[in-house]
Amino acid sequence: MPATAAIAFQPRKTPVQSRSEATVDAILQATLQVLVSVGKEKLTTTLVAHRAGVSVGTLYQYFPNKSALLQATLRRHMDHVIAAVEDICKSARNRSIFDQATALIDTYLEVKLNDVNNSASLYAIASDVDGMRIARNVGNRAHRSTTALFSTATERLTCEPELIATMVLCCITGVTRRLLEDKPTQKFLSAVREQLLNMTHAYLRTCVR
Amino acid sequence: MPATAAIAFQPRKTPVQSRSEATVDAILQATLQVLVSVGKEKLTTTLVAHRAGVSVGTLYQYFPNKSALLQATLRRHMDHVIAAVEDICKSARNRSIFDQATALIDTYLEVKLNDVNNSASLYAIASDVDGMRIARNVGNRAHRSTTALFSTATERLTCEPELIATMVLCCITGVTRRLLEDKPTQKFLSAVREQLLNMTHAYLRTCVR
DNA sequence: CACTTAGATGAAGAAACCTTCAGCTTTGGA
DNA sequence: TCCAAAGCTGAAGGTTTCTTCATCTAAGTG
Repeated sequence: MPATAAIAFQPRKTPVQSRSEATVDAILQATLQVLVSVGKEKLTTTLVAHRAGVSVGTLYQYFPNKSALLQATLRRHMDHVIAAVEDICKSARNRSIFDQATALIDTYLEVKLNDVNNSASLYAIASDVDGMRIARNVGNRAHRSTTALFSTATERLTCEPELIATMVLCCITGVTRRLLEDKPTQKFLSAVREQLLNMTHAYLRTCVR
Repeated sequence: MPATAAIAFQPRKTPVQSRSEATVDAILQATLQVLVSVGKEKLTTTLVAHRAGVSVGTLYQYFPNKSALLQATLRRHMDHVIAAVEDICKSARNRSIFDQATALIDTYLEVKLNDVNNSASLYAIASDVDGMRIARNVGNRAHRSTTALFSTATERLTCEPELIATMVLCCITGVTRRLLEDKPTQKFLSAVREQLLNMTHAYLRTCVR
C-alpha cells in the first residue's frame, strides 16, 4: 500500500463546528509557544496540549502524530512568509530591477524579523527530513516568483533572470539567518540592511545593459 | 554543584592505548555515516556502535551520552572547516582585497562541497541547542579571521572591515547552504561560483577608496 | 425536548531508546 | 611469563514520550 506514508501525515479529522477550528488554532499556536520557550528537544505533545488548554486526546484528534503537528506549524509559518514574498513580487512588476530588489529585501527582512523568536525556533525543526522538503518547496516558490519579477524589469539583463534570482535570494537568506542567530541591535540591523541593499545593487549593476 | 552540567559533556575516558584511539575514531566516523544514511531522527547509539564494529558499552566509555557524541562529531567537522578558513586568512595577508575575497570563497566552497553529504547531514544536528552554540562559535572565529584579513588589504577601505567581513561571509554561507540543499550539477556550481565572485567583487568595489 | 453527532478527556498501554555494570579479554611493561 | 590496568561486551533496567480508546460533555436539529 503505497499511500500509507502520505496518509500518516494528513489531518485526522476536519473541523466542522467553529469551536474545533478554534481548538486547532490554539494547538498550533501553543506548539509555537512551547517551541520557543523550551526548545524542540523538550517539546512533548502533552506539554503542547496543556499549553493550548486541551487534553492530549484532543490534540491527537486533529494531528495523527507529533511530526505532523510540527510540520503543520512549520508550514503555517512558511505560508505566511511565502505569501508576503509572492505578493510583493506581483505588485513590483515592470519597475527598475533596483527598486524590485529593494522591495524584496524590505519585505523579506520585515516578515522574518517581525518575530525573531518564532523564526529562529522554527529553523530548529526544519532540519527534520520533512521540514527540509517544506523549506525547499518554499524556496522554489520564492525563486519562481523572483525570477518572474526580474523578468519584468525595465532594464535589459545580461544574464538569465533565474541565476540573478538565485544569487539575490541566497544573499538575502544568508543575511537573514545571520540576523536570526542572535538578537541584533537596532543599530546593527540597519547597518546590515543598508549593506545588503548596497551589495545587491552593486551586483545588479553588473547584470544590466 | 555548578560544574555538573559542564562535566556531563566531557569525554569520560581519555584514550591511552593506541587501539582505543582507533576506537574513538571509528565511533566518530560511524556517527557521521549513520547520520548520512538514516538521518538524525533514526540515529541510535546502538546503531552507531554496531556500525563502528564495537558494542554500545564501548561507546559509552568515551562519550557520556548521545548528545556529547553528536556534539563531538559536529565539532570535528567544524574544526576542519574553520582550520581551512583561518589558514587561508593567514596566508592571504597584505594583498588586494579582491584577491583575498576570491581566496576565501574558493577555500570555503571547496571544503564544504568536498563532502556534500556530510555537511548537509551535519546541518541537521546543528539545530540542537548546543549545536547552535558551536556553529555560532565557529562563525565568530571565521568572522575574526576574515576581519583581520581584510584589515591587511592593500586598498583603503571606506567602512569598517568588521562589517565588510560580515557581509561577505553571509553571502558565502547563504550560497553554500543553497548548494548543499540539493546536489548541484557541475555546470550550476561553476555558474554560481562565478556569480558569487562577481557579486562579492562588485560589493567590495563600493568599499574601497 | 429528545436524539444524533462532534468534540473533549486523560489514565493506561506500548514502544523506543538511552545508559549501566558486572564480568570477560587484550595489552604492555616488569 | 605474569599481572595489573585498559579496553570491551551486551543483556537488562529504567525513562521518557507517544498514542489509544472507552467514556463523558456540548452542540445542533427535527
